[in-house]
Amino acid sequence: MPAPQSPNHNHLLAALPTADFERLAAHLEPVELLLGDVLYESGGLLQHVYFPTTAILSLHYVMENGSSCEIAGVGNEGVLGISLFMGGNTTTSRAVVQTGGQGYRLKSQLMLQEFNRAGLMQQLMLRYTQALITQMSQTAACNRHHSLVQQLCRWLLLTLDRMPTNELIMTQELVASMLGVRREGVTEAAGKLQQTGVIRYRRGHITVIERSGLESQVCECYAVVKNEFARLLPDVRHRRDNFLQTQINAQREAVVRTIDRSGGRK
Amino acid sequence: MPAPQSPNHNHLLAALPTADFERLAAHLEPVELLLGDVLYESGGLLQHVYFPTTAILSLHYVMENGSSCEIAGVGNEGVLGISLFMGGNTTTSRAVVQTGGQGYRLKSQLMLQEFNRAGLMQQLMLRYTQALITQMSQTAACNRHHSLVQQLCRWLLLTLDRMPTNELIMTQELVASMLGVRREGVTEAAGKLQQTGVIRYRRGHITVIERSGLESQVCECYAVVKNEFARLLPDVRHRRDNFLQTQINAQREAVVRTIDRSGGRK
DNA sequence: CGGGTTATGTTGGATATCGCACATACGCCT
DNA sequence: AGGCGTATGTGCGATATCCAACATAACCCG
Repeated sequence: MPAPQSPNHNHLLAALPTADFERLAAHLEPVELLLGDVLYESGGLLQHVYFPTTAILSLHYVMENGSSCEIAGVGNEGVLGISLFMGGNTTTSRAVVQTGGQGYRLKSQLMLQEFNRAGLMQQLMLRYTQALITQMSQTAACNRHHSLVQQLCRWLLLTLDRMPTNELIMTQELVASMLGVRREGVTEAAGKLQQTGVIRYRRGHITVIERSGLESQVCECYAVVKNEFARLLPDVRHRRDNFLQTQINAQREAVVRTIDRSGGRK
Repeated sequence: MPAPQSPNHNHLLAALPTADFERLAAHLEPVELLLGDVLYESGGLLQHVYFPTTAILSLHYVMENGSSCEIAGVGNEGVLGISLFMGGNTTTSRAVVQTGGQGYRLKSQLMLQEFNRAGLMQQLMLRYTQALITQMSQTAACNRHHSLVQQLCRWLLLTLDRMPTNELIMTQELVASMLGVRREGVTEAAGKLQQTGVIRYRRGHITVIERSGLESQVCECYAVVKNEFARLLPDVRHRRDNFLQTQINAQREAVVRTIDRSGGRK
């Protein structure tokens, strides 16, 4: 098992003020999330919330007849388990690991406590929820009006943005269940993308070769979602860097203080 | 213009504790909402939040190519404008009046203040948001997997539940834009329902004759949404009645007190 | 009561996806 | 290296929805 990533690799955790973060840090439990793991079952109680770092999670809705589709994805830009603090403590959807990797989890009760402090954590969670709502409604509209190829492009781009590499470990069968279409449909759509050199794939692997090729075919839905995330959580990535810098500075400062306590203003 | 309904006709307002409600009451502005009115434009700032009493509102997403579909509906069980306190102060969707009627609105700033008191209002709003999320994700899944007739049944039932009568003022063209399908498709689906005696319609009017006929054809999505609302906001309607009762009792009490101040414990 | 606007009905052909059945071949595993 | 499980490729017909164009008729309004 690879060494766990820093919690700061999750944008929301990274965006917390140092004080808030440190209160939680001891309770953040690193977890290895394996492809296919089911984190929440529809209707079940939420024991933890999950902050992915390298893993990607997927909210699924499974219908009575067995067919399913993805409602939204969650990567290191977000958190799984918002319904905890929204009120119900259960979801009507299933959460599965779409791309294996790592993350941190936090016991529900602690998360609730933190949320109820009404500090930046609450604000972040609400903003993130708003962004998630955008993603869901865009998915609803996209399901209605756009072609399979367009939707595949959208899904690939959204997933790619959450990945460090350009290679997805993913069968076409799985992609089909995400998009809520037949496997053969994905085969056909992926075939088109491969023929034009945009992607390349082999059993269980999809590699994006030419990102611009996806961008030129994708429907507006991708950009809408991206923009809304950028608008609502604009400086999150930025803050993370600041936070890391703050840690480093704190260490430096500790040193500096012992040497130079005359407050030369930086 | 008919006399405005009591604010208590909106379930969320009715569910507020008396103290909270009275703080807001003076600022609740009754509004007449006409079919087709656009309350929010995509990307615009939210000046007010709306609490429908008899009106029904609809969140629409309009795509670049002009086609559109409904993301969620809002009747007297809910409120329009959650993105105000979720963080962005704008939405990516358009809000239109789907059924003319009345409601109350509240200036954004006041709503924010109330929300930030972190009292029951906040809890109610978050729970309602969670229910709305369920509605949206269910719509996404339904768009993917269910037939037009099923979707029409779902939409009719959800709308009917928000209406005092069983007659919708609604052209098929409008229904089509809600469901995000062609008008001809609605004509065909509505024709089937009419042939089996479930509904009857004439220019711009749809009357539901046999509700059970809709329920027998509708997909699971309707029940899921209804159940989730019932689970998350179970006693809202109840509380409203309690609240009304409280008002009445308060008046009685005021009288009683002057007569009988010896506390005969009822 | 008549004219014009607009909602609804109907048709025919194009297209996309579905559902099923089966062929192929990749790659993991022993 | 060989074999098997399984991911992928392909070919049908069936179905649902789409698209465009037009016919009909209900209702509103003067």
